[in-house]
Amino acid sequence: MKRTTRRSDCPINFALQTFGDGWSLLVIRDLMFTDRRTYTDFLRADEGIATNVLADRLKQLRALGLIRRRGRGRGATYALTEKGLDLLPAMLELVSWSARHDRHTAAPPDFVARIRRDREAVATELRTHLRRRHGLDSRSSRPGTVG
Amino acid sequence: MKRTTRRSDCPINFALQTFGDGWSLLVIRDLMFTDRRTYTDFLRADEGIATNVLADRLKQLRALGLIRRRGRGRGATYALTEKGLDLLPAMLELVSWSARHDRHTAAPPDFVARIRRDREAVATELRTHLRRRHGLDSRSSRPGTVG
DNA sequence: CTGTATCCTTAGGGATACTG
DNA sequence: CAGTATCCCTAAGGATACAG
Repeated sequence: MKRTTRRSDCPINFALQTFGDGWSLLVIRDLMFTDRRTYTDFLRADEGIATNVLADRLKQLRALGLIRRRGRGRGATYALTEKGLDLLPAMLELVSWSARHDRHTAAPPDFVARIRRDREAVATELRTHLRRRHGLDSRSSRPGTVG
Repeated sequence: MKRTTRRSDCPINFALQTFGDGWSLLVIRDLMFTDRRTYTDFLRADEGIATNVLADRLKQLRALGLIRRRGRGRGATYALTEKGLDLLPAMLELVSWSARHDRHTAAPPDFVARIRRDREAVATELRTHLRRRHGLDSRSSRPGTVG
């Protein structure tokens, strides 16, 4: 896929050109559904992303405004921006779809069931939670400990 | 991305390995939101997919059970399967996200507004409509005319 | 019109060594 | 630990000609 030139103004195409590769959404996933926040955290994920690829995606996603970095060098952490967090509903739908169509999926059945039963509530609740954890909430004075 | 070997059992990863390339979702989009149903229809889409790539994706998507083909050779048409149609909620969320974050988006503002305001109803309504159009509804005896 | 086939170029990305 | 840099190779995919 050519990522340099915009292929069309279709919203689906925009999404694809923004994160339509094999790796970007995995970083988003890590930030959204796990406690992984650092470079090596991401490297440790099951899919086994290569160091150069990870560095490249982190750079891209930052440039696109989906994530942001706190600090530099040792101890640097990544967090979702509002724009990145806005992908939550889409991510939940993807999880739901995969859980339905992949019999080997590792998605927690009760979580999937909740998404299906009470999608709106789950999204709202998770969103609030993530806003706090990623320092997007005015009420949280500091990024806080990851627990 | 290595599409041959499964990288992990994560549902997001499953989605990526199923249609996480730059072109597959555009075919799904065409079937879902436009009247494009034939090989040349897809070729005419704005993004300008190459013939070999299109043929490859059609093959893949059929093998994965997301779409199916009616007829052969001249006049062959493609349609969504249940599995493909199940992507509708995710697609709507992607449209919504892109419309919010891409100022050049071609998504109809009133459509986007409706998705945001009444997501559930839009999905249900569109789903019913698409089931008929793609011959997935028992009530429709024949695929029917497109128009 | 619906594809295949071929050619050829480039981007993606694995492995690994290296730097601040 | 958080990246860069390099090497090298393969797969993705444009262009185009061809086939059923």
